[in-house]
Amino acid sequence: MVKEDRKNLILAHIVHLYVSTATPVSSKIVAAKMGGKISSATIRNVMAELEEEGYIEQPHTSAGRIPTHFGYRHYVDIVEDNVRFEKRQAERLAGEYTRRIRTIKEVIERTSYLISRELHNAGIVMWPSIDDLYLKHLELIKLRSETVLAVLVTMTNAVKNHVINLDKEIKSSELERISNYINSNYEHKPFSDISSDIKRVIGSKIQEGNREVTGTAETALKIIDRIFEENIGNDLYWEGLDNFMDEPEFHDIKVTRRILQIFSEKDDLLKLLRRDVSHSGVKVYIGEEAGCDALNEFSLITCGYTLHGRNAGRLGVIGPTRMDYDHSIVTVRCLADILSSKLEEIEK
Amino acid sequence: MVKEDRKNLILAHIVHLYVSTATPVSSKIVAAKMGGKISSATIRNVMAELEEEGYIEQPHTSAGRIPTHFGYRHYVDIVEDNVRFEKRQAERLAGEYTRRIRTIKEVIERTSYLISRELHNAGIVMWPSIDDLYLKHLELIKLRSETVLAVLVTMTNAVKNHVINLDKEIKSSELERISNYINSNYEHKPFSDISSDIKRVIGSKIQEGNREVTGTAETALKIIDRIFEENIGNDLYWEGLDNFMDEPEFHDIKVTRRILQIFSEKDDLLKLLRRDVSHSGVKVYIGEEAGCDALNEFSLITCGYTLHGRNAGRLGVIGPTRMDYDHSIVTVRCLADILSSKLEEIEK
DNA sequence: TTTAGCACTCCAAACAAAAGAGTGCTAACA
DNA sequence: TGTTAGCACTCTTTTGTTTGGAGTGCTAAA
Repeated sequence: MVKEDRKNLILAHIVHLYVSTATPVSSKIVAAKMGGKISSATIRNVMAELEEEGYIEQPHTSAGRIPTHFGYRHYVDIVEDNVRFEKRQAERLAGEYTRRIRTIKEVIERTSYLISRELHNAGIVMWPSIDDLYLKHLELIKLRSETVLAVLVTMTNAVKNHVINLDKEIKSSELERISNYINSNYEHKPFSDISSDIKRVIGSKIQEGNREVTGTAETALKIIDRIFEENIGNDLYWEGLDNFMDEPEFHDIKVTRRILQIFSEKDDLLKLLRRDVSHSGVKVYIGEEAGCDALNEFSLITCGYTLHGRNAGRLGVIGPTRMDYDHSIVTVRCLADILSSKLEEIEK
Repeated sequence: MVKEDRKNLILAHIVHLYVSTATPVSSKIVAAKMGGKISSATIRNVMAELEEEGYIEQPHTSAGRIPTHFGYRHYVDIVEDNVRFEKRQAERLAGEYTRRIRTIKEVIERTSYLISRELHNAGIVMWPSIDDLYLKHLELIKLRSETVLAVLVTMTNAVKNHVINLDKEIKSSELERISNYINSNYEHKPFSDISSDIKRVIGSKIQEGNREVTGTAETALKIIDRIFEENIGNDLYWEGLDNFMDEPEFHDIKVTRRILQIFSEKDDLLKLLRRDVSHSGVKVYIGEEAGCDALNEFSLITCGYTLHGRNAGRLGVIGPTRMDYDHSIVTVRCLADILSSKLEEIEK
């Protein structure tokens, strides 16, 4: 067991050294990092084992070792739960939001910027899903006979438009009734209440045999549900594409090109994030683990944030697989917490 | 004069050859391109003059010549007005818009995509300024005591939101009066009519001494004007960042980084475009001509497009200074024309 | 004014040699 | 049995040298 511990420690050193220098790590340097208590020859023996097990590899004979993706994975598994931010650091980050930042959009943009600035990689933040937002006002405008424009204003004055196609004609007066009903009953209430409430109403009306009201309620339900659908994490902010360029892996143009492709097809990224919305903690995808071709040479670290106590979205960082996992995990987690509390604050 | 013509022809050949091969152009190759009627020694003499005049330069003695930015400028001045698309090509491009493309947003995205695909560089398209759009519906929603949300729907169902701060409190009923007035009087009319009309109304009401109506009209004017201001080309679409990577200049990471910066600060780019909105034809900015640090190693070619017969915005392409100016100018101009007509079609 | 001819310059590619980094293996040691 | 010093071996990196050739500028003749 003690032997396994030492092996892991050596792997950790290799990861750290490779992350900071970007050059293959030799047994000698690791020996030095271990405090000089063990000779480089012993380290070499252990390294041979680590290589055998697939955690590290040699670019060529007579070069040092570099971690494989599998090696990073193992490393992350070991440290993931043990990394913690110093309180001071967390407070420093929280202090980076000035008073003037008051809308959801501003908080998200700021957070995205902070991720990229702190980690020198690309920060991404999902827009919170609408069901956790509090309604201020809903306006319904008839565009064509079967098409409605819904303008949604939340308590924080975030505004979202939705063009909704219904499959039957609707009268302006009916739209007005719906929006009046929703505005007078659900102002200051969470958007997610509306759908379930209306369903209940329809249920009881049907019992009473009230046909006409049911029709309108059903249309309302359809509209609300469509707004819902289109809003489950349907937007993504990012920042700091150019921060990548510092890293030596980008001396290969192909890699740079790859990353640009990732961002020009943000849907794939969104899909990945959306898959984990229900999960609240940190998730680390190393290389091919993301199951997305474009990300093969990159790692993605994400963490869920909450609104009104429920998972509302995810935020994270994308960088080369050779990245500082400790710091990234800790920072992403910390900023997710901060984002959660800032959103709460804003939504009063 | 004939002598000048020959000089220009040689410059043109140097530009063409350099653009297509990315390697310094020798006197021998130019001689061959000229049809072998003139010897390379003569070409060399002319090239020496061209260098003297600052149009071309040598990376080092015993290398061929490459055009300077000034040389490109001279070249463009010569050819700019003489390049024309074959009709077939123009029709091919126009045919790239399918029936399904029906909103402004879709037309703009498609156009941006076509630019980048045709020219293997980044295509950019300004959103048309609002004054040329036809009004379908205006909704005014009170957010806070002095804050109004204006939701604007055009005939093409393009939707735009504007949060407007007034400097005095406004009543919901007053907002309703304003939006009712505008909707009933200006539906299907160009947005730009509204502002001037209201000014006229205010003028005559003041004559009559009608104080109360004047107050509301002034508020209306303020709202309309604010929507106006925020809409003069305040948005930019682009496409094809990764198309750059084909070019050999991007083997230098610094250049790549530069271009990412350009796009992360799109405001600079917008400012540049907005400056030329009143100009209708093609504009070519080579290197430092753009007066924008980030663009020093790039060229920008833009062309105005129209809506309802007036300049409404610009579109264009960004690429390395070593780019195919002929083809770019012609394509940008052609797509501006196509965009103009597609917009017209859509706006009925 | 044009051009052939030639000396000259400089880069790019090829090759060679040397230096260095790091390993794996062996044999000895605790 | 685990650890380590020592050493031969491998492969990369660096540096230097050479060579070929591409391209020029200049000169003198057509």
